[in-house]
Amino acid sequence: MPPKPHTAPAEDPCACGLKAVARRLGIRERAKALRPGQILEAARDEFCQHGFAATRLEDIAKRAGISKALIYVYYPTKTDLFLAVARHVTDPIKGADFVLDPERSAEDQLRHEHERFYANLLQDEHTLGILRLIISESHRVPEIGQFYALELVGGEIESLRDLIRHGMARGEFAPDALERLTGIEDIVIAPGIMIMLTQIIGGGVQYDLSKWSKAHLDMVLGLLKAG
Amino acid sequence: MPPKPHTAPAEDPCACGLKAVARRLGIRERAKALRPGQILEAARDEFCQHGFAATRLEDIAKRAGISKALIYVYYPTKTDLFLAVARHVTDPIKGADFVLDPERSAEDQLRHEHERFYANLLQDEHTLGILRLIISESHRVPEIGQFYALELVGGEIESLRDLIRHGMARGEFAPDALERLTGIEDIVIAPGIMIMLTQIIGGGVQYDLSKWSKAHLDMVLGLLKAG
DNA sequence: ATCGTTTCATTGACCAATCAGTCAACGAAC
DNA sequence: GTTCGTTGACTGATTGGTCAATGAAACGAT
Repeated sequence: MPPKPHTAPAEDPCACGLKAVARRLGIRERAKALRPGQILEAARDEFCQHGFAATRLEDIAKRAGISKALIYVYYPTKTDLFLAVARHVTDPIKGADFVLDPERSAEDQLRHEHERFYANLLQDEHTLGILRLIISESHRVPEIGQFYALELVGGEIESLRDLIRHGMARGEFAPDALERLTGIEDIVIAPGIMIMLTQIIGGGVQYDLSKWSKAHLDMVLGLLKAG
Repeated sequence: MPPKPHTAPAEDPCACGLKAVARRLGIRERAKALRPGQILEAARDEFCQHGFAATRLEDIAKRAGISKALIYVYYPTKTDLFLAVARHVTDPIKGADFVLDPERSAEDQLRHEHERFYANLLQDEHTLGILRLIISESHRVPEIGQFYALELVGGEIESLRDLIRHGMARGEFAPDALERLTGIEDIVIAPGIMIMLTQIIGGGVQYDLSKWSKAHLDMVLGLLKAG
């Protein structure tokens, strides 16, 4: 009797990293447990490089070292796969939260976060590709745009506001820093966004990142300290 | 004898606006003279909305009110059409140069240009779509990225630098404004770039543009005037 | 351990739809 | 009658999505 096709599981979009769970399983289950992560990583790279429409499922499969048909066992359509990638990709960024240390000075923590941002920009090759993905496909998949506005930028703004309040309380920043300029929190992260955009677009002009980073930090501190 | 197909002209990417030339021509020539502009506009809208890969030539033709086959008389391939659109789209932006008036105060001209930028953001529905096009397709068509970096941003920077020098000479801005912060010219336009990006991505969060504009201007003037 | 049986993750081969690009023929303008 | 701008209908290639067949691993019995 020919085996009937199984109904695709398709849920459990991110079972990666749970290697401990697969430890005591047989070879087949172990391989299966790793598939979603494999597929998601390959799909992320392809989507980042080519965008949604120009990415071929066949290429994703090849990159993941499996067949195209196997993808459909885990993700019913290309769009579903794309959504799963969007979540997979943005989850770790969301996780990198900043937590305010009430003991340390505000300027110190600001400098530290600032450096972390620019260092990450240099070393993590995925960040820029992901941002391009967000920009290119956000109007096709509104969920992506929402994530960008609320989680990514919104979270950063929230942390920054806390930091500014902390600095004001400690007398490091001007006592009216927050009220003086409405929207200062957004304005202050703009150079970070812009340099990422510039890197994405390229255009042959190379910016000196360390110079840019310094100018950015000087601007922020200047605004916050100015009486 | 069946008429042999003409070799596609395909050059002359922008014959639009030359209605005077077509004035004394016959009906057929007049219609023909308008075709490239028609096609370019329709293609621009479709490409902006869907990106390169997801745009159908058939849809461009429908929007332009002609048949798909006619497009191929003017542009030999989809890629060629896309390149023509890229040039067509960026030409008028390049043209909107700022010229420094040595008589008027620097702050006055800065405020004026600042307002013009944000007003244009509100009224011109094309600007954002074009920026998305630039971001999405720049790594497919390097020419687009080069245009962004050199012409768009580069031109703006150049004007800004002149303006700052003017203000320094008149004693409006701090005498060391330009040297104090290396890269200040780039940093200063970042909020403008960021708000455009935010509008593109959407995400349901509505920014108050006038509030943003004010915060941006305050930041710039604060930096320039600060001793 | 070893053999036969069952399970099921995996895939090659296959549709059906889409779409860039082609071309012979049409018909309005000249 | 001739020109030529225009197009409907076509093709070939690509690709999202399907499915019956496979074969190795898991398993039970000996």
